[in-house]
Amino acid sequence: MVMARPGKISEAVVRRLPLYLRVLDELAEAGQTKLLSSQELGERAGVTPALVRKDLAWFGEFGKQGVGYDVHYLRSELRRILHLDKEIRIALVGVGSLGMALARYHRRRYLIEPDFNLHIVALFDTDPRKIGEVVDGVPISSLGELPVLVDRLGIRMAMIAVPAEAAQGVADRLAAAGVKAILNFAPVKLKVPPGVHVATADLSGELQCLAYYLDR
Amino acid sequence: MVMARPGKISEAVVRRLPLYLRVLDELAEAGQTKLLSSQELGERAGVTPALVRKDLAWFGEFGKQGVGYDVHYLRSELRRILHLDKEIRIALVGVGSLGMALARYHRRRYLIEPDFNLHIVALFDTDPRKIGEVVDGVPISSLGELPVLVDRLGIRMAMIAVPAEAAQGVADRLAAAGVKAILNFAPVKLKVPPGVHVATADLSGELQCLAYYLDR
DNA sequence: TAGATTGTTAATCGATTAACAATC
DNA sequence: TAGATTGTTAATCGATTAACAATC
Repeated sequence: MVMARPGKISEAVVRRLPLYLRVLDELAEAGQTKLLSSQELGERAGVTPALVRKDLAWFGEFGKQGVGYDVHYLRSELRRILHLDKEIRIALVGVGSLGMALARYHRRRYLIEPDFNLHIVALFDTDPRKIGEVVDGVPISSLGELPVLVDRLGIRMAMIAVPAEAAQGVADRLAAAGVKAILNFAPVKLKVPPGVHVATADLSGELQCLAYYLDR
Repeated sequence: MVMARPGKISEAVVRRLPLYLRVLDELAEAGQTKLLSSQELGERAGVTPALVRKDLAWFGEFGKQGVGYDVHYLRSELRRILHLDKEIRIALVGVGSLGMALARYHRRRYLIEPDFNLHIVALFDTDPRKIGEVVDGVPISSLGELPVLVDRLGIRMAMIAVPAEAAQGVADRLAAAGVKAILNFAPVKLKVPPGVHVATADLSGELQCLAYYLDR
């Protein structure tokens, strides 16, 4: 087995791995298919077969020539590569209607799907009326408790679902508390220290892009 | 003024336009800045100045050499290019907790911001208990009413916030009803007829990408 | 073995950056 | 005019595709 050379892998490649993983999840669930060619995987993921092979080759050799990829083996390797083979504990900051929806959705998946390892273990808000309230078994804490809870619960990832004005402040506190990856739903470009990764899910921005394609 | 040559413009370019627009919105709101260089716009949007100029040049000449871009003029031109200068009526299908959050968020922005032209005018769900319920002034309708309401209300865009299994069916019905742009929150790759644009907001996929960057 | 499909290298394509002439 | 900054062309960079030898 060829060793992976991480660090050099481009974001474009990483962004496709969850697509492949979803296809494998579905096939593993269905249980029919044992083997899968890059052709088939590509079709289902919406990617060319050559690109599938090239993407996977960055991380090792997972297929057999003339045969294809073993669904369960490739799935478990992708889960390992994405660090989804172990539980990842997540904090969610901002329990407004969006935050609440995100919390519920992910909590539910975590409880239902046996190996959905994204685990929201803490909720935070600044509204004193919300603090103490329990959502799907998780209490809402004040932001002051962030450092202690990140430490105690082993939180490594966070979602920010607060108003735009508050997002940078929250990001600062998350980074200070040691959170290494942030999914930001506020429409602002966050500045974070090196070593912290941010992805922005800019929902209104997506709508604005789509509007471009409307004629007139 | 040089005429735009639309159709050839890459998605990479279009995806940055909302970033520029947001910067211009903020500056216009603040009211301080009248003129802006590609340098400054780039910094605020997280893009190189050369790329800012190149992106804008696809659509025309909006700046003055030696001077820069007029904030209000460029803003209004970008709004026009993105078709955000006129109201865009949107249907939202699936009023679960995520759908509800999306509806509330966008309704509120539409009511508060004078020229936020993304207007959710109809909500749809299959749950008979929800049908008839009113969310922020918009009633929830049954999916059967989709064609009539799309037509009557002039709906051109839609958001899908239903469970993964139901998403393709909803997309088919939206396309059949004449909706031309779809923002899909379900973790599936939708197939749509030519002329219909789909963007996928795969929130769990984003988290999975982020997980890659966690060490160990 | 013959057929199939991988892993990988080389060719192509497209997007970003650098540079600069045009011009305000 | 001198200084600044655009719009645009050329150079670079990176990502995707095509092709094929390796091999199951």
